[in-house]
Amino acid sequence: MSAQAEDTPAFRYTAQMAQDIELRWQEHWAKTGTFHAPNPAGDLADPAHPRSGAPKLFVMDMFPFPSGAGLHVGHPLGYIATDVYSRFQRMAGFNVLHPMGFDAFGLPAEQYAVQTGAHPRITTEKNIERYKEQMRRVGLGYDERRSFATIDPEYYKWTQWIFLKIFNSWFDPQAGKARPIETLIAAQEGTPEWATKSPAEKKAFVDAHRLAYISEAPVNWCPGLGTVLANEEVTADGRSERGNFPVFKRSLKQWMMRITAYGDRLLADLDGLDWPESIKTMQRTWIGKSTGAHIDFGSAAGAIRVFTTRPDTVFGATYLVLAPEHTLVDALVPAEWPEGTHDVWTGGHATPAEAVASYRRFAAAKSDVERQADAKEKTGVFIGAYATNPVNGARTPIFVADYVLAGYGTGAIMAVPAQDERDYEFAEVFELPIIRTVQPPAGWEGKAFTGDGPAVNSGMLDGLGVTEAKAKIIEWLEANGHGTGATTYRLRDWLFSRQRYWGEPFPIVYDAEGFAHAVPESMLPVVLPDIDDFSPKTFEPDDADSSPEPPLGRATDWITVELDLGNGDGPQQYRRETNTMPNWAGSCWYELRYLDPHNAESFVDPANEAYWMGPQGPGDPGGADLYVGGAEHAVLHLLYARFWHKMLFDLGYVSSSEPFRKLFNQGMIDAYAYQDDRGFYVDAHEVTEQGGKYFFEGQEVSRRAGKMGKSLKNVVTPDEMCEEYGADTFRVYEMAMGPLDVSRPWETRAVVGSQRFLQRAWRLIVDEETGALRVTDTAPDTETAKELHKTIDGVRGDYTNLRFNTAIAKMIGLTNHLTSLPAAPREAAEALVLMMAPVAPHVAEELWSRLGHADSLAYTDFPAADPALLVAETVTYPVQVNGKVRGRIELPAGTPEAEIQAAALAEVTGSLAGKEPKKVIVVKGRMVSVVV
RNA sequence: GUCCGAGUGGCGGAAUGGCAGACGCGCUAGCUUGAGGUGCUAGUGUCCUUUAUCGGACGUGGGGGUUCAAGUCCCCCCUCGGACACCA
Repeated sequence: MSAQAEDTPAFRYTAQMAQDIELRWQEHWAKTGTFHAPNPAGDLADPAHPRSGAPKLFVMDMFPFPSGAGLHVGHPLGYIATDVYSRFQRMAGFNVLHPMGFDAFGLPAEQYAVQTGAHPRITTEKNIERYKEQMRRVGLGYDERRSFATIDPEYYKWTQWIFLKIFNSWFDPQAGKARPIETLIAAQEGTPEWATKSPAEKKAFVDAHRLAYISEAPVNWCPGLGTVLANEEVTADGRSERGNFPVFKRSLKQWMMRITAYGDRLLADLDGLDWPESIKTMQRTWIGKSTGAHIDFGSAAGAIRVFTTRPDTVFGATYLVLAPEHTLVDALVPAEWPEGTHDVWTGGHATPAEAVASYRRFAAAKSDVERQADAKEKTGVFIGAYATNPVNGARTPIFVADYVLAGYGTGAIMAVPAQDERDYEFAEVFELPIIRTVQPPAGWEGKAFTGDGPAVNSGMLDGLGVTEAKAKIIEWLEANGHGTGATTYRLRDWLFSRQRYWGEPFPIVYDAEGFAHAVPESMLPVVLPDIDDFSPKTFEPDDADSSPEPPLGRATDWITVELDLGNGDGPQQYRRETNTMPNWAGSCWYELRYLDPHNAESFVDPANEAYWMGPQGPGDPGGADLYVGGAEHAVLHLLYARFWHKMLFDLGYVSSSEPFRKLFNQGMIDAYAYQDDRGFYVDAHEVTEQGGKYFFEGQEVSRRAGKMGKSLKNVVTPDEMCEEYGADTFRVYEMAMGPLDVSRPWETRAVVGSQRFLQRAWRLIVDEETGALRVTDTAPDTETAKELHKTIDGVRGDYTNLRFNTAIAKMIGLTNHLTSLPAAPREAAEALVLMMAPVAPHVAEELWSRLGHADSLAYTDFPAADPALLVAETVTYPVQVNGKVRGRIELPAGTPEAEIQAAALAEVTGSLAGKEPKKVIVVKGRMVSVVV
């Protein structure tokens, strides 16, 4: 374990040597600001910079939440990839912006603070420092001037500023975009209705149209934690992810964001993005656009409006289903069962009211999990009332059933069992009629038929295909006042407030009447007050009737303020909003702040935004050129950030209509974990392998793959890797493991392969014994030159397309070739060093300087392949007979096809065994195939 | 259940429809060392044949198909991973 053995050559590239080189170059990069990227405007403009005015490239990672445990080797995979890409593109001539920041508000920091009693800012800032050290040690070349954390008041000042812009805007359905709220007021003034409204009514009207608005909404209330939770913080069985406490649906007054107004654009604009198809699909599903119609069925309690995507099947609607919570149910329920009510419809209850009450209790008692598990068995009950089908006057029984959800569409459906599987199942249970309105193909033996076909039993629609029938019936419904074409979304407005301490305060105050007012921009930021007790008030975990009390509610000095809002009211007493923003808020716009991080006048200078993120041509939405991160943010963060960006775009603050032009999901690094025969995890570092079995302290243990983490005792840190192998080896290993988008297991013992590669490359250039240069100044021989240029060509392409694993394989191939020579030609060695620089920047810089170059290679041109050396002089043609290779011929590159064919046939005469070739296929430059 | 994605040596993984297994780990043998867990060289898909060469057959989850030619394209099935979960 001690230092190197005495016989290790003094100038071998060992871990110690790597350490020395790496720390030295990290210092150099930091001192000279190597990775500073010049802006077109503002304090970061630098016309003297070598890339000033060059084509730009904005490369970013999903910024981390800095946890107390620090980074393990799985975290930096994406960071290394963007760093390699950035370094490559910088050498290829681009002005590359590669920044890193920290997402630092949020529940984990608050929870940790609650446990330890330390202020979350203290622990969070300490964690950020630790992350920064680790990142620097791995050699990640960020423009450190542009780093920030979402908890910095200078940052969240602008988060609050953007919130105010959203608050002070409405969505103009005519224009299809957000506009300042004044335009709404201006449009209303002069209308007769407006004149009759009181000031309070006017205010309420305006407030109801804002893009950020307050409404009463059902939320996940967790008494055990004392806070509401986001959907993603609640497990499938309705408990909190942290602490495993029960979570209840509670209706509470909350801030909402009108993301539904953007549903259409968020959906349509996905087409223009260079994103993984799987992520686009997930967003499309989440938005869940359905087009169809609203149809009104007449009833004793007025029209029952249903939503359907199949208005063409309305003649086959044999019953209606309302969600148990539907507001019309109580008004519809009669005192007695109607004459002749089918027994299976009543659930055995004496009156409809009893049946409905009983069914509601049954449905409410079901957990989400049970509800899902029971999805196959349809339940429900007849409510004793009938509705009238508007197209044929048919008397249609009304049911309540939990397979219809209150929150989607109108909470009511027309059931068409012949064309809908769920309705069919329900109809079977309740013995309801099934009327085909689409003719299934001949021989159809299934139940519900959901495909296309001619309409039948449908009066005016008979004979039409589904699409035409839909159009015709919608026209009819609209003409006769029985319904309209309609589009619905699964997407809900975004619940935007949390009862937490550790988040951005809202820049909102309330007046004595309870109206919300924006805090003037000049008073931003509204700083989060330092309080002693920042823990939320918690309750008995199952106390569903308790109510959340935001921690800021206890900051009594802070809550009550006297302000002059500048609205003509003069100084008044106000009450501050005590909820805070969700932890997604800070990440909704951070990409923009990187562009102009110190700007005190604006969240980003339009000139800087246009340069780094503006559209690059017609049809281009603009945005960051590469955004790398995990797929777990597929919907939430990426949808929220797109939403905010579009609002900023509508209001004219940014020129790009999308925040991230290209998205790439990196895979995860799993790690093996080992369990003893009691099932306890043992320290993976201490496990040894023998003959395919694994042992810990002499006992056999079992191996399984899992996430890297404390509980599995299998954490490997970049710090360990840097110490044992060096940062360059670590980087090369992570990039060589496999394609970036694939998950793979970490294997420390395989890291040595990457170290050997760097050692061999080093040895090509530096004499291990003396430290002298070993390269020769003679020109490379033809074979070496060809090998070199083939490698350059391949490596360039691989780097450009994020195929780092194959780029490294090609460089190893070249290194191995050069190793076989008595001495490496300088020309080849220098090109190799430059090609290695993106993945192994420290050792490359060191070798570059030993090769006699005074400056960092960060801005040196990446080698370019000579096309003349890429073409082969001779081609080896494999000759196949009936698909099997039977011989090879070597021919000059330009040989005409006829000659190739002749040579090939001569080569395989033996295999032909005298048979006459039926067909000979010559693929020029590739192969010859003979068929007999 | 539905929708995506993926199945290639002992392992991670390479292969514009054109010589499957690049590169790396591991393993084997040798060199180096007083010794050795980070050095070097060579070999390494399986099976058959051969003193050795040479050679042959088989081989990309399974089964069909298209093609002169399939890991790659098409159809069916199996397994694993992910997402969604009665969305009318």
